[in-house]
This record gives sequence, structure tokens and C-alpha cells, in this order.
Amino acid sequence: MTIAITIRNHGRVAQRQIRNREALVLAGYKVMSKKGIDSATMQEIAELADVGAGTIYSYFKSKDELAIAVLERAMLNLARRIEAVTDKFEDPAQVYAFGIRTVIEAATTDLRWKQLLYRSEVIANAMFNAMGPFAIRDLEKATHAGRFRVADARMTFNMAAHAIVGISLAITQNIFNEKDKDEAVVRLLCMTGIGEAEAIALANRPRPPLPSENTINTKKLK
Amino acid sequence: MTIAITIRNHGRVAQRQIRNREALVLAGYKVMSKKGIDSATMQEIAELADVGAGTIYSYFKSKDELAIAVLERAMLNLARRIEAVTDKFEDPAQVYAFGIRTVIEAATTDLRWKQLLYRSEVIANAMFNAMGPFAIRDLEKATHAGRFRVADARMTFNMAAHAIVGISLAITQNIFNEKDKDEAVVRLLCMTGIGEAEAIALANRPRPPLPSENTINTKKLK
DNA sequence: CTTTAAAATGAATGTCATTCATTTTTGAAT
DNA sequence: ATTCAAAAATGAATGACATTCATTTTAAAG
Repeated sequence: MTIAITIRNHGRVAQRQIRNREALVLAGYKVMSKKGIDSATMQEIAELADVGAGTIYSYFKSKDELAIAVLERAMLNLARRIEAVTDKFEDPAQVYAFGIRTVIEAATTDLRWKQLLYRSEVIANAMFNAMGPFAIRDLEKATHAGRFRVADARMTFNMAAHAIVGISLAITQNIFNEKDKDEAVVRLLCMTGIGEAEAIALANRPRPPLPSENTINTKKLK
Repeated sequence: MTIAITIRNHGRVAQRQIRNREALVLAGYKVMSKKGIDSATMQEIAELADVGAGTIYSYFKSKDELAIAVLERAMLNLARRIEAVTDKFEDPAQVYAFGIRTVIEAATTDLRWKQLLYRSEVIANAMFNAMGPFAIRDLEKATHAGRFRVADARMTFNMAAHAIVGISLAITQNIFNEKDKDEAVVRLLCMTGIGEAEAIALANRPRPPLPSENTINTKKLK
């Protein structure tokens, strides 16, 4: 009897927490993507979420932890949109190539992402955590199919994530040109051990358009 | 007459400024490499340099600008020590390989570097600025010699710098193992377009020891 | 010995992230 | 309905710094 009650209670609390947590992540995303992570104040985020300033700290240990959740949410969302397109691809190598290219495109084009790039170790880690499961799977598939030569897919994507954030940041700061994105993709593909010629061929394949943002594909990773 | 006076005066002032600026960078390096960039306070740096807190701001616009100067100093120092060894190498590809490997080693082994890794976009940019002239030259030489296949050496090293910082940070956080450094070097070499087999061969060449830290080689880059 | 402009100074300011003593809400139990 | 203890929420207060700026110090030049 007591057990049943406790369980029901726990269920309720957990549900409410999740609802509020998501509201906070959403508010955090809105403020941080408008002003940048550093300039976003906890006060403003709390106001937008319509909670007290202290409340955020019941859900996140620190502002950085909130930022991580915000970034992972954004990354996961993009990963799913990518997945919806690459689902139909034959060549696993092309799946990876499309993913990389699309992320660079988003990071350098979307004003909201630009604001988040500054703290690059945070965003690269979020990318690794949220997109890693997809990217690592693709790297392994492609290696298995003999297309790539990757000994440690996890490491390869970890390094790729940092390189992607770095080059995206440099492009938004006009250190490199918009046109240089193709060459950036080639270098990232080279990291898979296929050599330059093959990387160029892969980078030049045509890319289908991405589904719109609010098409939230909740399908699980298999 | 007036002109002569002005010039002499300017010369003096400039000389003094340089001396103090370097003292500040040195103090900044000492404090930041002990406590980390964020935990280092301007107050403590000023005290160590024996100047007032406000004085730092005559030389650096912000704490971040000081951090950049600190990091570039450390990078340039390491670049010169690397240069002293690779001077004698025959294969330009090996010069690049040695440089990469040595930087990863320093970043993951030296306690002072570990403290600085956290702000990865700052350190990656410092690496790009301070070591870039050397690394880009090596990439171009190796490409010219037909060893590498790099279309844009600047971009390749920009991305490599971010990947190096990223993987070094991950190793210090035990996300990856000390032993994984070899594979990291292989991936960075793959970025040059040579393919995995050749990258592995290059990464496995024996490495001579680095000259000690206080051997300040001021020889210019030619 | 003045004058003057450049440098240095460090107390004061302002901006948050974070904390924590109170208040409010919740939901089972009676 | 009412009570009650635990869980959440609250937001004013705190503390930690980066940065500023009105003043003081320094030093070159005449």
C-alpha cells in the first residue's frame, strides 16, 4: 500500500519536473540564441519561463549546465532532421558527408547558432553528445562497408566536432570565406582515412533539402 | 629639431611599454597556468607583476586579450623548441607530424597547459596565430614535395588546431585514454589527404627528444 | 626649476551568478 | 473538508570580480 502511494507520487513529481525543465531549456534557448550565452542573464531566462530566478537552480547546477542542455537540444533537433533525409541514402559514407555539411551550413547561416559558437568547447561537447550516436554509427557503418578507414569512430567524431565548431566560428568571423565550406568538408572527410581524391568526390555529391524545423521526428535511433 | 625630440621621446615610451607588457604577460602566464584562466583574478596578476590593477588595462583591453597574449607566448615558445628539433628532418611531412604529436603531448602532460585548455576557442586561436606560420609552412612544403595533399594549408591547420585542443581536453578529462594519442595523431595526419595507411606509417616514426624549456631559440622564421 | 603630457593607481562601480531563509503548493491521510 | 509534512518555488541578499576613472606620480623637455 505504502509502496503504491510512493510510486504514484514519484511519478507525478517527475512528470512536473520534466515539463518545467523543458520550459527552462526552451527559454534558455530563446535568450541565449538571441544574445549569446554570456550575455544571457539567468534573470531574463527565468522571467521568460515565468519562474523565480532561484528556480532554475533546482533543475540545473549552474548556468553552464543549462547552456549545455540548450545546445544539446538544438543539436539533437538538427540531428533528427538530418536523419530524416539520410534515411534514404544508399552509401553510408554519404550519410556522414551530408551530416557534416549540413551542420556547418546551420552553424554559419543560422543567426541563432552564430550566437552560441563563442563558447566553443561547450558547443563541441554538446555536438559530440547529441549528434555522436548518429555520427559514430555512420562512421562505423561506412568503415564496415569498406568506404571509410576509421579505427576509433568515437575519437574521430570527437575531433571532427571540434574542427567543425572551429571552422564555423572562423567563417562567421570572416577569417574564412563562405565558399571555403566545401574545402572544410573535404578535410573532415579526409579524417576518415579515405584520401583527398575520394573525399572531394564525396563532398561534391548533390544534397537534397532539409525538412523544416518544426517537423520534429521523434523516431528512436536504432 | 622638434621632430627629433618627438622621435626620441616616442622611442623611450615604446621601450618601457614593451618591458612592462612582457612582465604582465609573464605574470598572467604564471597565475593563469596555476589556477586556470577563469579563476585567475586581475588583482592577483597585477600584484605579481607589482603594478596597480588598473595598469593592466593600459596594455590590454580586457582579461581575454591578456589571456590571448599569454597563450600565444606559450605557443610560440613551444613552436620554437619544436623547430629546433625538426630543423634537421629530411621529410617535410615528418616535420608536421612531429609538431602535432609534440603539441598534444605538451597539452596533456604539462599541468600548466591543462589549466588553460578549458577556454578552447581562445587556446585554439592562439595556437593558430602563434604556431600557424610554422605549421602552414610545413603543410605547404610537404604538399609541394608531393607528400601531402592540402589545397588550403591555412584552413587545414585552423581545423587541426581546434581538433588538437578538443582531443587534448578530452584526454585530460579521461574521456579518452593516454594511449589514444597515437590514433589522434593518425587522424590529424589523415586531414592532409594522405589516407590512413600512410598516416599510420608517418605517426610511427621515432621521435627525438625536445630541447629544454629555457633554451629560447630566437631564430627568425625564414 | 617649471611645465606638460603620459602612465600608473586603486578605490569605487556595476553586473551578474548563485545562495538560502521564507513562503507556497502539493497530495496523501484522516 | 481539513491537516500536515515534504517538495518546490521564490526573490532579496550576497559575494566575486572585471572594469572604470578621478587623482596622483613620473619623467622628458625647455
